Amino acid sequence: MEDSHHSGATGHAKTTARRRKEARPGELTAAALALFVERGFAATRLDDIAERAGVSKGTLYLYFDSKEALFKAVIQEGIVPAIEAGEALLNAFRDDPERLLREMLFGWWQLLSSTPLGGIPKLMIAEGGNFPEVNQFYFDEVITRAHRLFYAALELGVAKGVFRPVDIEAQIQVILAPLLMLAIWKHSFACCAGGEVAPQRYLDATLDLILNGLRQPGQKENTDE
Amino acid sequence: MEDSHHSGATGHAKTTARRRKEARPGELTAAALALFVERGFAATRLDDIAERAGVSKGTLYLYFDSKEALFKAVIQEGIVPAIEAGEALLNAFRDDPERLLREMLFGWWQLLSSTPLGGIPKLMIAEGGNFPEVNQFYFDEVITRAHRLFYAALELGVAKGVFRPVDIEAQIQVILAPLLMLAIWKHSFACCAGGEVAPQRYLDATLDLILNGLRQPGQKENTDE
Amino acid sequence: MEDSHHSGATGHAKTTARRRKEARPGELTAAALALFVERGFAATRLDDIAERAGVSKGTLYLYFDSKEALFKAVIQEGIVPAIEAGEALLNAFRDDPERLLREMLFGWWQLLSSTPLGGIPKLMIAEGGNFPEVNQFYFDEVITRAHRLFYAALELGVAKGVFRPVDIEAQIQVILAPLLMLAIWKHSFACCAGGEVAPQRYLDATLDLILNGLRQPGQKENTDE
Amino acid sequence: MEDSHHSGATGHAKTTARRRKEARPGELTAAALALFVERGFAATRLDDIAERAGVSKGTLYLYFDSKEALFKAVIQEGIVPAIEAGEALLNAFRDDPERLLREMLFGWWQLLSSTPLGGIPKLMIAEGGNFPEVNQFYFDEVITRAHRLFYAALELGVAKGVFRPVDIEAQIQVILAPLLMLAIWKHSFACCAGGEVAPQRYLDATLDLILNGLRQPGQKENTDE
DNA sequence: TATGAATGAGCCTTCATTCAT
DNA sequence: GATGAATGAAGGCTCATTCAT
Repeated sequence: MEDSHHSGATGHAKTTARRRKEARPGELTAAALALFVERGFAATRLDDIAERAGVSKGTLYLYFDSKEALFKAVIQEGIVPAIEAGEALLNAFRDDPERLLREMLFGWWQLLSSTPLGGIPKLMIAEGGNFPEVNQFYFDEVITRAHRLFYAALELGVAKGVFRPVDIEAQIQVILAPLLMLAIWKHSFACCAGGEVAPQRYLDATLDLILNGLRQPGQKENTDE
Repeated sequence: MEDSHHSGATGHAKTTARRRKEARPGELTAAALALFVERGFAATRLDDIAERAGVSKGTLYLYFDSKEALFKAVIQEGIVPAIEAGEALLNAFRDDPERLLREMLFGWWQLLSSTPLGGIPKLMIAEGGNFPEVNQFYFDEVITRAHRLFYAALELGVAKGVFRPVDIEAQIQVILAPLLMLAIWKHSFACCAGGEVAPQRYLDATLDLILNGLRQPGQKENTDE
Repeated sequence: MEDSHHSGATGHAKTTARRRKEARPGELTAAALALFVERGFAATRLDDIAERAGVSKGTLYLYFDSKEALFKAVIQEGIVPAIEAGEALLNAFRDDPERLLREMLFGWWQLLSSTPLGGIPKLMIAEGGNFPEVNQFYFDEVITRAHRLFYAALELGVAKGVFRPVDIEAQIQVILAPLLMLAIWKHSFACCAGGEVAPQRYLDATLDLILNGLRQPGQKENTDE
Repeated sequence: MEDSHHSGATGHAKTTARRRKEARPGELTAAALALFVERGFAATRLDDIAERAGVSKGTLYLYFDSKEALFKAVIQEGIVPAIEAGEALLNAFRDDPERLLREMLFGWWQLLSSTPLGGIPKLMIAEGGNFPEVNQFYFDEVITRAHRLFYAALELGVAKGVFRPVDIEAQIQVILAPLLMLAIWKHSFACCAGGEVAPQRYLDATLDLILNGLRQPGQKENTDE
């Protein structure tokens, strides 16, 4: 871009090279994420990551200091944007708590179901213990922030009388569990499962249980979907 | 040293030795379970397992053919008895489905919370992918059987009109997720957590949500606990 | 030894095994010394050391934590005994300083010429800079102690009027240089040399120069050798 | 950037560029010499040499075929001029052998003490064994020629009756040793030394010992310095 | 000419596994 | 049965070398 007025070929080549170099770290963490999720940190060889990313083993060390640094980058670069995107949802449905909760769960379900980021919960559960620093980071920057998000949604619903007066703090974890398990399941037992429940049906069941479980007895079911 | 006396205690010593010998495999799998759960399969060294069990590394090979065989034994010997015990509960509360469900969840919660077996879900999630054979075994002998158990309970409740007519197959997984997550949490992020929800309170919230979520609108809350 | 009264075969076997195990570190450092001297630290592969010692590469790690630890052991275990032996010479010839100096130089020459320890000066010169800790140790425990030894000898000679009143501190280093160079030469250019001066002849020349260079002009040459 | 102006300074820039280009190999070998001496050949990375020389790593390969070729150049380009300069001294003091020897030792001492070339002896000692070709070159072109030089000086002194009739061939090495050791010391243990003897004092002691050691008993001390 | 991203062979180190005692 | 010394294959990491720009 910057030297595009100078010489067509050179400019393009430089741009291509630069684009490639700038994209490299992302390609490497993507390959690493997939393999870490599939096999675990220790059982994944750097050769495999390199091969999947289409580079040589040495190239990994041009971008990351060590295998552990690569692990950290996989987590940090992968998950924070997702959380930030999630936080943007809160203000859109302030006046309809049930709709808000439904949207949050649905949006999160999409993220976990259809992007590679869905593997991160499994990865953190499996390997976090060996990386206390990353574990703490994940707890502070992902788990805690996600909890705050849902806390606001539930609190709003209870304040408006849409939800029963429940133990919000505890219910958050209960509510999140089914979707977390779905993401985990997808990367662990999904391969074994024969006639498994389809994700969409599982999501419906989850929303059904949660919304019925929270709803104030007198309230009518919200069927605007 | 202990049987260096040429007489007298020999009988007792033999008994002790035999008892010890027979208990060995269990001591070894117990040590292995703890370390596999804490660090993962690949990151756990046989030296560490041996040290924790109070034997030498070579001794492990007297009882298990390989590290992988030890892993299989850890899973198989640990979990099947638990499932079998669980299956015994079903007949005790046939006439009170809500009570039955509550007892099943509570019994399971006790198992996961207070025994080392609580680490097995995390372990299978983390490492199962690398051991297809064990994974299949776990799926067939633990997950499927557990699902059947809860299927019967929910079906009973729906048939009796105590529970709403829900998608039973899907609801089973939804219902089990919170307790599974509790067990997983205990072995992953528990160390990071500051003011976390106490397990008992978490269990209450889980039962609250599930039973309210399933209950037939007209039914009164069952408070016989 | 300790159980030799118990059973001949077992006792012998155990003794053999133990002797081997106890001798191992020495065998390993000997092999390492030879190769470090010949090729330098960095250019010596652990495989080569292991092969020369007749063990596998992994065995090295049963006795030394790292390649660097092996280097330290090579220096420390090899040189200190030699220094201590040297210090024993001082008292034997207190009354004849010229003889004392001659014996010290001769004894040292023998050590450097006919044992593998002769390679240590070259090794320290070549690699010490990369191991400050070892370098300091060598300086304190070898160089400084050796200097003290020769200082005493020269001081004695000057006090008795056998030697000229020279700058003792400086002369020590000058006097030691020829023998050090001999040891170094043997492990560096000796291979290239065609008609080189024989070590014995080189020693004679050294003693000739040093003793004539130090002798009080009036003194007669000491020819009691 | 520096020649971005389309006119005027082009001539000067070219000259600068050319001068720089011609000086490049020398800058590179200078950087390499310093690092090889400090860390050894194997432990010195080409990145470090390039950085010290202010060029990129790839540039090294524009001037030298390999790391080993760079090593050869370091030795060959560095030392031969020094020897040639030394050979010029011989004819200046033919009539005063003691003065000649003193001047040769002093000139050499200056070379070793105050220029980077002083590191070459250490470097050859440490690494020569791994480069037989360079070793042979150094032996033939440096050591042998230096010996011839000193041989002539001693022979002259003995012939004139200024020096005792010593074993000239052997004495050469003895005489050179102290100065060689000084150069070596400077690049190995100098960092550890606390109250070390100053180089000048060391040189004085060396000349003192050597000249007194060689002098014909009847001759008076030459004090014209 | 100069750069620096990319490569891949090689080495240190670990650890599951074996076996003599 | 139990031990622990020994093994050697495998993986993380380095760095000399190449080459497209």
